[in-house]
Amino acid sequence: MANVYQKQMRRRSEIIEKALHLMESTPFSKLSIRDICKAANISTGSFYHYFNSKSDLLVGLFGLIDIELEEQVFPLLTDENELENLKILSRAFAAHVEKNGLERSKLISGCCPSDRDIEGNIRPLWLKVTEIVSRGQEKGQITTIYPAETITDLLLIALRGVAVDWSRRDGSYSLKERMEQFTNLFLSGLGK
Amino acid sequence: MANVYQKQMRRRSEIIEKALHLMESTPFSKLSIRDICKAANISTGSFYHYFNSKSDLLVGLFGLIDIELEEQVFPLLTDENELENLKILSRAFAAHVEKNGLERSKLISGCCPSDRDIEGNIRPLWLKVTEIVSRGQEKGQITTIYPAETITDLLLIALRGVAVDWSRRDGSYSLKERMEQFTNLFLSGLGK
Amino acid sequence: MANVYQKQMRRRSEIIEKALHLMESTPFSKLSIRDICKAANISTGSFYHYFNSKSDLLVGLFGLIDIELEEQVFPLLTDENELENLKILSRAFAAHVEKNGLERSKLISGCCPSDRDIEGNIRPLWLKVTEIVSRGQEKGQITTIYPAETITDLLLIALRGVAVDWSRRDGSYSLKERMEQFTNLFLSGLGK
Amino acid sequence: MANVYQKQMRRRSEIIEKALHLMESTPFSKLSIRDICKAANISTGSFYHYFNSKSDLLVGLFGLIDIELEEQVFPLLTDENELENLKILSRAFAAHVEKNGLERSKLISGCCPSDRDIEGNIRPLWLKVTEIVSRGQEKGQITTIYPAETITDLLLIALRGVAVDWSRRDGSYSLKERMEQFTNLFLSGLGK
DNA sequence: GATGAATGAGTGTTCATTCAT
DNA sequence: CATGAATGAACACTCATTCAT
Repeated sequence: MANVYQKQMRRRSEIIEKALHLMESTPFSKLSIRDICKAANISTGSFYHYFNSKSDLLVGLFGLIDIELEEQVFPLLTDENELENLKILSRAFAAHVEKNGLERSKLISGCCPSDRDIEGNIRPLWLKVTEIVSRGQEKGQITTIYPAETITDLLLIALRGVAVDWSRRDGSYSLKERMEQFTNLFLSGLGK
Repeated sequence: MANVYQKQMRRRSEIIEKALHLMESTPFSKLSIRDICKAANISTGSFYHYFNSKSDLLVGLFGLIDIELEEQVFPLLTDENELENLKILSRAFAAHVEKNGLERSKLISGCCPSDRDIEGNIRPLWLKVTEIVSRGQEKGQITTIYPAETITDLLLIALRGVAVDWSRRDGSYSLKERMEQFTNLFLSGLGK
Repeated sequence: MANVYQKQMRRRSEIIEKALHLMESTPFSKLSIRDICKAANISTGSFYHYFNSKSDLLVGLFGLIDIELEEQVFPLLTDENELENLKILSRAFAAHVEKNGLERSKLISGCCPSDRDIEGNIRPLWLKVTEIVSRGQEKGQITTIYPAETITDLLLIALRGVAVDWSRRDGSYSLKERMEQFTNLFLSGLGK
Repeated sequence: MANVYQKQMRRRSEIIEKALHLMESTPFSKLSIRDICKAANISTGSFYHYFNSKSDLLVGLFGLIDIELEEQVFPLLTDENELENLKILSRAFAAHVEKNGLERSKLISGCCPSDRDIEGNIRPLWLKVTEIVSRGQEKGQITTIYPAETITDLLLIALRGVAVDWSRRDGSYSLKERMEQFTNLFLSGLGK
C-alpha cells in the first residue's frame, strides 16, 4: 500500500513544517527535540520514529525548501533577457524569504547550518542560476570576465547576505525593496 | 586607583583573546565557559568576576574586533579615488579575515551571532564606509541613485556574505581573490 | 486445534533462536526488542503476541538450551566409570559451549542472568550430574565426604566458571583444553 | 595544599562506597547515575565533577576492592604450607565476599564487568595466588603437571564461580562452609 | 579577588510496551 | 493474527551559574 508510505511522508512533512515555524524565532541549534515535539503534538519517541536524529531533521528541512523553490520560483522565469531572469529570481527569492520567514532563508542560503551542510551548493537554486548566467554569457548579456559558476557564487552569496541581514533586523524593513536596490547595483555591474 | 581598573581590563582582554582563539575552531555557542577558563588559566568563578554572563563575553568580543579594525585597516585609506578606497577597504577586510580566521569574520559581519546582536550597524566599519561613499558621491565618483547609508548597507552585507561563505568552506579558497572578483563586479555597478 | 498451538510454539522457537543468535555478539540486556524483531522478521507488536515481556523471552531461552542439552550431550554417557562419565559430560559441555558460543554458556550456567534467574538448579543438567555422582558413590568411585547434591553443585559451579571465563576472554583460548585441565585436577580430588 | 586533593579523594571514595552499597541489590549496568547521586546526596552534576563517566566509577570500584584485599587478606598468609596458604586465601576471600556482599565479589572476580574489564587478571589477587602456587611447586607441595599461572587461573575461576553462585542464591547458605567444601576437593586434587 | 565544588534543569536519544487499525 | 505508530519515562551526560571558603 503506497498509502502507508505517503502517510509517513506527510506526517514527516508536518513535523518539518512545525520545526520550520519554530525556527522563525529560534535558531535550529537552540531548538530542542522536546520543543519541536510539543509544537507538533507528538511524543519525543515519535520524533525518532520519523527521524533518525536531530540532524536528520535538518536534511528534511533542506529538502522541503528545495521543493518549494522548484514549484514556486522557477516557473516564473522567462526566455528573453537573462539579466532580467536573475532579477526575477532575486525578487522571487526575496518574496519567498519574506513570506516564509527568517530561518527558511538560511536553509536556502545554507548560511550557518549548525550541524552539517548538505553539500553546500549543488542544490536546485545554484544549478538554475548557473544555467541562466551561462545562457546570458552566450547571448552576450552578461560579462564573461568570470566563468558562470563564479558569478553564480558571487550573486548567491550576496543574495544570502541581503536576506540574512533582513532577518537579523527582524524584518524591520522591506526585503523586496532592499533586494531590488541591491540587484539594481550588482546586476548593472554584471551587464556588458 | 586607576591601576586596579586597568588591571581588570587587561585581564578581561586576555580572556577575550583566548576565547577568540578557541573560536577559530569552535563556534561560540558550542564553547563552554569551562573551556574558556581552562584556556585562560582561570577558574570558572573568576570568569564571572570579569563578565556578567556568557553573552557579556560576546560584547567584549565585538569590542576587540573594532579596535583591531581601527588600528589595522583604516590607516590604509587614501584621499584620492573613493571607489578605490572601497576596494582597499574590501581588500584589507579580506586580509584581516583571512589572517584572523573564521569566527572573527562573523563578529565583524555580525552574521548569526548566536546569542544576540549588539545593535545593528552603528559600528566603526559602517561609519567609515558611509563616510567614504558620501565623499564619493560628492566627488561624482559613486552613483547617487541611493543614499550613502543604503549603499553602505548593501556593500557591507555583500562583503559579509563573501567572508562568511569563505569560512563556511573552511577557507578552502583564497578569500582575497574572491573578494577581488566580487568588488570588481559590484563596484563597477556602483560607479557612475 | 493442536495445529494452532504447535504453530505458535514453532514461531516462538524461531524467535528464540534468532535472539540467541544475536546474543552471540550482544548481551541480553543490551538487546532491544526491535533488534530481535528485525532479525526474526516480525513486528514489535507480534513479539508481544508470543511473549508477555522481554523477560519472558529469557525463560524461553533457557528452555531451548535444556532441549539441546538433552538431545546432544546426555546420549554420550557410558555405563562404566562414573568419574569418566563426569569427564565426558564436561567435555561435551565444553564442546557445546564452544560450538554455540558465548551467551549460551551463560544461559546454561545461569551466571549473571540480567533479569532474573529461573529458579536455581532444578534443571536437566543438574539432575543428570547428581544421578551420575550418586551412582559413582554407590560404586565407590567417588568420594562420599559430601552428598551427591553438594558435589554436583560444586562441579557445576566450577564448570560454569570455566565457561564464563572463556567467554569473558572472547574465546581467545581453547575451551576444551582448559576444561580438560580443570577436570584433571578437580576430578582427581573427587576420586577416592 | 595536599588537603584539597585528599578531600577530593575522600569525597570520591564516599561516592564509590555508596555505589557499592547499591550494587548489593542492583547490578552495575542497571544502576543509574541518578540513583547513585540520590544515595550519595549529591546532584548529578557533582557526580561528573568527581568522575568522567559512569565507566570511570567502575574503575574506582575496582581500585577500592584491591586496596581492601591487600590490607585485609594478604597479611593472613603464613610461610609454611602453600596449600594451606591457598586455603587461607580462599577462606579470607569467602569471608570478604560474605561480609561485603554480592556485587563486590564480582568486582574481585571480574565476572561480567558490564562496561569494560580492567585488564582481567593482572590484579593483586591473581599475582598473589600465582606467587603461592609457584612456591608450592618449588617446595613439592603442589602438582607440576600445569604451570603456576594455569593453576592460578583454574583456582580463581572456581573460587569466582562459588562466590557468584552464592550471591545468585541471595546468600541463602553459608559461603564459608561451601568454600571449605570446594577447597577440600579441589586442593586435594592439587596436592602431589 | 580568586577558587572550584555544587547545582539542577536541560540535552539528544533509547526502548519496553500499548493499541487502533 | 499482524502491524507499526505512538508513548513517555528513563538514560548518560553538559553547562551556565552561584556561593561558601
